[in-house]
Amino acid sequence: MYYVKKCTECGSINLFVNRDKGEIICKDCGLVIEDKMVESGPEWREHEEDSGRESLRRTGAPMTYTQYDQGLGTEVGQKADLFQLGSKDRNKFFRLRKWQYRISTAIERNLKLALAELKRVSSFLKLPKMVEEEAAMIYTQAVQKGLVRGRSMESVVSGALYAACRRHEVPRTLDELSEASGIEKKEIGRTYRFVTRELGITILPSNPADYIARFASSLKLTAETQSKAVEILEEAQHAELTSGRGPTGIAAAALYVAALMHGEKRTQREVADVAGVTEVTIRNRYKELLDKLELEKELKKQKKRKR
DNA sequence: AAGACGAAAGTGGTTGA
DNA sequence: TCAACAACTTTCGTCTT
Repeated sequence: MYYVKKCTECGSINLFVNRDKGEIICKDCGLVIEDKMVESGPEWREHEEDSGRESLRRTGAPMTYTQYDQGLGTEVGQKADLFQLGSKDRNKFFRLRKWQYRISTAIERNLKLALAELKRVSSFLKLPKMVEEEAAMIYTQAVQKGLVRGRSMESVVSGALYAACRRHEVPRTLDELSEASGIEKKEIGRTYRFVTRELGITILPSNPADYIARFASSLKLTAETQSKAVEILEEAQHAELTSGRGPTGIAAAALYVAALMHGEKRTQREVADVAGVTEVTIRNRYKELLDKLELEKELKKQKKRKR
């Protein structure tokens, strides 16, 4: 029970176990196989108060909570410095320290709130701990740089999460983030771009293949179809059909074709819905795929098989 | 009747003068 | 800063299964 020996995604045995965060991650495909190890202790017992074992109740924050005061420990001066200051300077010193104190408590309060929101959204989207941690880091930096000013806390949280997802190659769409956080899509996109630019975070353009697994499972497609879709995706990339296009649209089209070829037909509407694009986009990508890649033969084979 | 297809007009973001 | 532009969406009519 304790160890997963193979990656359920790619079969690799090259796994990375992080006990602190309770995660097992496949180094080859990046899949988070298990991120619930922390939960193995006693469970919540809210409704068993007469059991007499209340002392064992697990309440409050989980064991690994995302830190909110990282790097904020800076104090203005040391006590020893006081003796070397004149009286004017001493006043200045206290003023500065008071000011510094106000700032840092304000930041702390903001962070506490923001990280609570971050956790909420993150658990709603079932994001791995690592991503959550990364998002928390990004948010903390953003606050320290004063980037939240003029923006709502929630939108910056969403932006940080979005960025963290992309960096860990487990992208969620802006729509999903939007649904989870209640922030408008464009707002998230805006703050995301702003924050990553200001913090100098580089983000690789997201790979359509990263979406396949999630889309396929919500469409209840088989593993074969899924790997076929990835195959198609690779060919498409080779044929330069992918650059400049929205990755979700391409992923959706590849899945659609793959499903057709394996006789697991889904309507364009169904695929479009889970991918968060329209049927039209799928049609356009789908047409391009048929044109440039020679998939027509395979499709015809499938049709014959039906008869 | 539902799904697939395609044309046309509209939207929001990027780019380059 | 503004206009041109590409990708994507919305809407709607027509064809196919």
